[in-house]
Amino acid sequence: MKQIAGMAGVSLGTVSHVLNDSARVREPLRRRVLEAVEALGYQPSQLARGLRRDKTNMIGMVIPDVTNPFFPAVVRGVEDLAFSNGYRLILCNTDNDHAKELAHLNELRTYLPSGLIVIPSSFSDLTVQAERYRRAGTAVVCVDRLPKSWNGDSVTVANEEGAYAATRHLLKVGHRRLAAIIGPLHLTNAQERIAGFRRALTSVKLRVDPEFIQETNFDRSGGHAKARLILKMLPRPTAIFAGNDMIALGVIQAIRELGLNCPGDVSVIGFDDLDFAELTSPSLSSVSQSGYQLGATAARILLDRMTGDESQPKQLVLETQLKIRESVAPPKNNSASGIAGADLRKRNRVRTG
Amino acid sequence: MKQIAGMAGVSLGTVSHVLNDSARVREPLRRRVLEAVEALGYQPSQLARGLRRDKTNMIGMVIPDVTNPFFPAVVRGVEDLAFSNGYRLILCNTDNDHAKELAHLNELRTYLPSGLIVIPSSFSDLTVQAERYRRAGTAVVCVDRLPKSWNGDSVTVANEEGAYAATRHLLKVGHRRLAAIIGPLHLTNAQERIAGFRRALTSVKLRVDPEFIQETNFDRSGGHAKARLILKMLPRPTAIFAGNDMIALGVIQAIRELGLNCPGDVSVIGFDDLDFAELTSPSLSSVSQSGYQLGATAARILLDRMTGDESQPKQLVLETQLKIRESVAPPKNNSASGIAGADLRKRNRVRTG
DNA sequence: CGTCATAGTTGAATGCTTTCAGACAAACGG
DNA sequence: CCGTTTGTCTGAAAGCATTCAACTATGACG
Repeated sequence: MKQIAGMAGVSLGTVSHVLNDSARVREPLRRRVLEAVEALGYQPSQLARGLRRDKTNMIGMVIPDVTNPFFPAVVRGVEDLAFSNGYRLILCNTDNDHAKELAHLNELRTYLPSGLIVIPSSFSDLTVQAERYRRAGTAVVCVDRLPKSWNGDSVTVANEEGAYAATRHLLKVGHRRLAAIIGPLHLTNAQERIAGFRRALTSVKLRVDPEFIQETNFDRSGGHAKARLILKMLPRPTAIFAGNDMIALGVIQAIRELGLNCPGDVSVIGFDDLDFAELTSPSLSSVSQSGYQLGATAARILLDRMTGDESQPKQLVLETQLKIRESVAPPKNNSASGIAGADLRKRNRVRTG
Repeated sequence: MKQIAGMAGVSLGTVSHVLNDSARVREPLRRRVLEAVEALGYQPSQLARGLRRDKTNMIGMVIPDVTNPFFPAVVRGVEDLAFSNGYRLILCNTDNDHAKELAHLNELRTYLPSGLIVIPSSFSDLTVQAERYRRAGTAVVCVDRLPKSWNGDSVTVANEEGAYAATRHLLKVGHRRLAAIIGPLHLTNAQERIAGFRRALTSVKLRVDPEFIQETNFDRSGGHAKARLILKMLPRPTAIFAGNDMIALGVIQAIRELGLNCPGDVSVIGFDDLDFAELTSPSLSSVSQSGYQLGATAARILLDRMTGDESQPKQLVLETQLKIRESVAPPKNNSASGIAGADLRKRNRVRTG
C-alpha cells in the first residue's frame, strides 16, 4: 500500500479512500492510484482491514458434519448468497460434539466475522455464545434446529407437520402397526418430527408401543441397528417412520438383511428427501425439505442484519412436501407379519382405537 | 490483553510470553497471568496475531462444489487433521469456474493462511498462483486433479489404473461394444480415466467408435444427456464406463427411461464408489477411491511442509479398488441390442480385433 | 563488596489498513 | 480584497498482539 502511495504520489489515506470510495478523490489522482494498484497487483490485507474495521468479510458457519449429505446443501445455499455479496465462508464441523462446538464458537469470534450461521449440536451453549457475538456486533442465525430457548433469528422447516403428513399417509394406505426411529431427542427437529408422528397416531386414536419408538443418531448405522431391534419384535410393525433419510437407509438395509421385503413386508418413509432418495431400491418415500433454501434463507436474514435490519427476531419456518415413492405400499392384507410369533412376548399392545 | 496485564500486574510483553511460551516466565507471574486470562475469558485476536506473525492458523481449501458428494469426504479428511493440529478451514467453492477460482485464490492469500489445499478447476491459473503463495511462505497441495505442468505437492489416485481395471472387467465378462462418458477432458483425472479405458481396449485389440466416447460434466445431468445420446446409436453399446458415479447415476436413469434394463441390456460401471453406490438399483459397480484418505493425506503433507519439511515435491498417488456390484453382468448372448436397427446409420464401425 | 553473567521483564516498534481531524487551495460572497 | 465555505488531500492515531533490544533483578564468584 505504501508502494502504491509512492508510485501514485499520494498519501496512504488517499489510496484507502480510492479503494473504499470513502471520500471524493479527484479523477486524475484516482486514476493514478488505480493504475498503481493494477501495476503492482495489490490486494488489501483482509487481516489488517478486519483488525481496523473491527469486522471481516467472513461469515462463520458451524455445522455438525459436511459428510452428511444434507448439510452441504445448506452450506451451498449460504455460500452462494454470501459470495455474491462479497463474503467468504469459514466452515467448522462439530461432529455433534458439544466441546468441539464450543471451541469453534469461541475461536471463531476472534476472527471478527460479520455473521455467524449455526446448525447447533448442543442445546445450551449457543444461547450464551450468541449473546457474546451480538455484543460484538455480529449477527447470528440458527438453522435446521434450535438450542433451548433460542430467541434469535432462525430458519427451520415444518418438521412436525411434515412428520404428521408422512404418518397420515402411512395410516391412509392402511398401516396400523407403526414404528419410528428418530434422531437424538435433544435436537428440536427430532422432537418435532416425533411429535408429528405421535399426533398423527393420536388423530386416529392409535397408541404405539413405546418400544416401537427408538432414539438413535441421525445416521445410517443408527437406523440399521434400531431397525434390526424393532423388526425382531413380534408382531412386527408394517411401516417405519425414519427420522431422516440416512436412518431410512439403515432401515432398508436391515429389512433386506432380515430376509424381509420393502415395501412388501415393511413400508419405510424418511425425512429430508436427499438426492439419492429416488435412486435407492426401492426408491425412498420421504418428507422433502430443501437444504439449499434453508441455507440461502438464513444467509438472506444474516445479510439483512448486517446491513442494519434491527427488526424483531425472525423465526422462519419453511414448508415440507411429501414425496411418495416405492418404499411405501399398503400392508399385506392379513398382515401376517409375524402374528404367529406373537406368543410369548405379548407385544400386542398396539391396538386400533 | 491490556486488561490482563493490568490485572496480573505485568506488562503486555509478559502476557504474550506466557500465552506463547516464547520466553521463560517465573511461576508466580505466570500463574497470575493465566488466572487473569481465565477470569476475563480472554481469547487472543487471531486477526492481530496473524497480522503480526504474517501467518494465521487458517488453511484455505478451494474445491469445485461441496454439493458433489465426493468433495465433502475430502474436506472432512483435511478438516480432521487440520483441526487436531490447531488449524481451521476456510472453504471456497469454485463451481469449476475459472474466474471464481482466481478470485478466491487472490483473496485468500490476503488472509495469510498457513497452507492451501486445492482441487483445481482450471488448468493454468493455479501454477502461477501457487508460486505467489510459496513466495509468501504458504505451502500448497493439489488434490484429486492437477493443473497443467504442476510441479508442487499433490495427492491423487491411480485414475488410469482404476479405469483400466474397470474396463478390463467389462471385457472379461464378455462385453465388446463399450462406450465411455467422461468428465471435462481438461481435468487430469478425466484424461487419465479415459486413457485407462482406451488402454484396456487396445490391450485386446478393440477399437472404439469415437462417438462412443463422450465428454460432459462430472454430474448426473451430464451423464444422463450423453447416455441418451449414446444409447440411441445402433448397435448400442452393451456396457458403459462412466467417468464418475454421478455420471453413472445419470446413465442408469437414461437406461431406465429408454425402456432398457441395467445390467440386462447395458452394464454400467462408475468411478468413486460414493456412499450411495451400493444402494442404487441396481447397485452400482465402481472404482473405489477414498476421498477422506485423499484429504487427510494432503493435509498431512501440508502440515509437514508447515513445520519445515523442505524435501522434494511429493506426488502421492493412492490406490483404487474395483467394486463389482449388480450393475455389471455379461452381455446378452446374441447381443441383439439393436442390431436390427443398424441400418441407415452405419454405426457399425466397432469391430473386434 | 564489587563485578559479571544470567534469567526474567519491560517498552516500544511493528504489521497493514482505516478514519478522523486538520491543512490547504480554490471558489465564493460581500 | 478578505473572510468563508467547499472540496480534496494528508498525517497520524488506532486496532491488537508479537518481538527485539534493552534493562533490572538475582545470584555467583573472586
